[in-house]
Amino acid sequence: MEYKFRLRRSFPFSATEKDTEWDGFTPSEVELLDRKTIRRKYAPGDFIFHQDDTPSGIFCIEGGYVLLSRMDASGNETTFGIFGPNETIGHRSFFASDLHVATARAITHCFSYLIPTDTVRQLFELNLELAWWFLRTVASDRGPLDGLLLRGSKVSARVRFIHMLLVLRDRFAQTDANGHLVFELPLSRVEIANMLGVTPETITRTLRELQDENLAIIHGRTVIVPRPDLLERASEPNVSF
Amino acid sequence: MEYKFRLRRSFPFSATEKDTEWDGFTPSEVELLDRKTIRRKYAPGDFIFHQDDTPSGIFCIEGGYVLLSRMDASGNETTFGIFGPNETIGHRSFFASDLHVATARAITHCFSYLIPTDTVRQLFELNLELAWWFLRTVASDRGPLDGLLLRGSKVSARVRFIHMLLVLRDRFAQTDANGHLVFELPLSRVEIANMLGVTPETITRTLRELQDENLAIIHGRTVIVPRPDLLERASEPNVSF
DNA sequence: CGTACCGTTGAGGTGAGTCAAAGTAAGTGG
DNA sequence: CCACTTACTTTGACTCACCTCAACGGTACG
Repeated sequence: MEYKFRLRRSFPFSATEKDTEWDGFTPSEVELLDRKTIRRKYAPGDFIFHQDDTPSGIFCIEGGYVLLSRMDASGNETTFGIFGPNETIGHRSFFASDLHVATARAITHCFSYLIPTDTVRQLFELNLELAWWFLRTVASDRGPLDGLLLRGSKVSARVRFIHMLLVLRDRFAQTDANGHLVFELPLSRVEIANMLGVTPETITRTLRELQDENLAIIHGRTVIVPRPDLLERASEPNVSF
Repeated sequence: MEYKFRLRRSFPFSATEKDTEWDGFTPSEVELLDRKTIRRKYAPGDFIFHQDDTPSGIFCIEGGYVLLSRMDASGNETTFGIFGPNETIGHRSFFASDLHVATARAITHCFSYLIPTDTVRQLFELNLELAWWFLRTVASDRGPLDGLLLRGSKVSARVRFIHMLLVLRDRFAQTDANGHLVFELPLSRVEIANMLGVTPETITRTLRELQDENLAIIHGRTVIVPRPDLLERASEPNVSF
C-alpha cells in the first residue's frame, strides 16, 4: 500500500519515521490521515492563512518556504520566522484555541498539507501520544523568544542581521570550494527588514557596511561570507573589530 | 484526607479543579504529588533558577511574584514576563529538554512548589492527558510573541509602557471610587525598562511625559490613571493626541 | 552617619527612521 | 528583440527618539 505520507525526517505525521518518538501510528490512523488531508499548491505571495482567521486545522509544509508574520494597526509588519519542508505551521494557535496570530505567506512555490480540525481531533482521540509530541514541538520553538532577545535597542541592526544569517545557515547556505559560506536567501530586503525589526534602507546600508569591511560579498539575494568564523565573533554584540 | 493541593483556579496539578479539562487525577496520583513536591520560600531578589541551568523539574508559584528574564553577554537584561500565584514556570525548557533559557527571580516574598523531574515523568506515565493540558498551556503563552511585536523600533517607549499597563491591569490595578485605575506595580524602574527593552532613564522621562499630559499621576511605584479609556487609545501606536 | 540602592535630571551624541529621488532588475506585450 | 510597466533596491540629506555618561536627591538600613 502506498501512502501519501512517506518517510520524512521530523515530519510529525510520518508513519515510518524512526528518528523520533513519533512512529507509533497504526495503519488505520495513517489511512485516516491519507484520506482526510488536503494538499494545496501555492505560488509566491499566496496566503496560506491570515491573522485573525479561525484555524481550520494544522498545516504541514511539503515543499517550499513560508513566512509567518503579523501586521499591526499602523501597518508595521513583524516576521517571526521562515518555515520550510516538513515543518508544521498554525499549530500554536490551533492548540491555544485561538485565532491565528500570524499570517502565513508563501515566498516560493509551495506545497502544503492541511490536516483539518476534525481529523486532528480524531487523531488525538486515537493516539494521545500525539499531544506529547506536539508538546515537545511547541516547547522547543524558541523563535519568538530569540527574536525578543535580539530586539533590545542596544542590539544593532548589524548584529541582528549576522544573527539571522547564523540561524538561516543550515537551510540556505552552502560551503563552496574555497571554504566560503554562500547564502541564497529567499527574502527581499523588505522581508529581511521585517524579520529584524528595522527598515529596508537600514538593511541596504548594513549590507554595504559589511561589504566595505570585507566581511561579506553581496550580489542581490546572494551573500558570500569569506570567513565564516568571523561571523560568530561578529554576532557578539559587544565585540568590536 | 487533607491534600496540599487544593482547589485552585488554573493550577495545573489541582485534583479538584472543575473549570478545566484537567480534573482527572486519581487519589493515588494526588498522593504522589503531595509526597514528592518540594515547597520553598523565597525572599525578594532570590533566584528560583538560573539561565543555562539544567531544569530540575517544574515550578508552580503558590504566592508572590516572579520575573523571568535573560541576560546576554554584554550585560543587557531582557525580561519576558511576570508570573504570579497558580502559574507554572520552567515548563517550556523542561519539555524542550533544554537548559533554562531564562532566570527566575522573586520580586516579592514568594512560595513555590517544585515538582521534581522524576515525579513529572511518573505523572506523565500515569496520566498522559497531562501532556494535552500542558500543550494548551504552552501554546497559549503569548508572552514572548507579544513582546516581540512591541519591539519594532517604530513602537515608542511610551506605547510600550502603556501596553505593559494594559497587560498588568488584571493583576496589579484596582478601580477606586472615582473610576480611576490605580496600579501598584511591584517593579523598579530598571525592571520596567528591562521588560520594555529601554533604559531606566527613558522610563522616568516617559512617566513624566504622561504626567505632564495628565494621562497619569505617578507616586513612586503607584500609577494612577484618571481616564482608563484614554489608555486604550494611547496604546494604538499611530494615534496622536 | 555613612553606605547602598533607587530614582531623577541634564547635556550631548548617535543609530536608525523618514522622505524623496534615482537606479536596477524582471516580467509583459507588441 | 525592444519599449513599457512594475516592483525592488540603493543613495543621500535630514531628523529624532533614545542611549550614554555623569551628577545629584531621596530613602532605607545597619
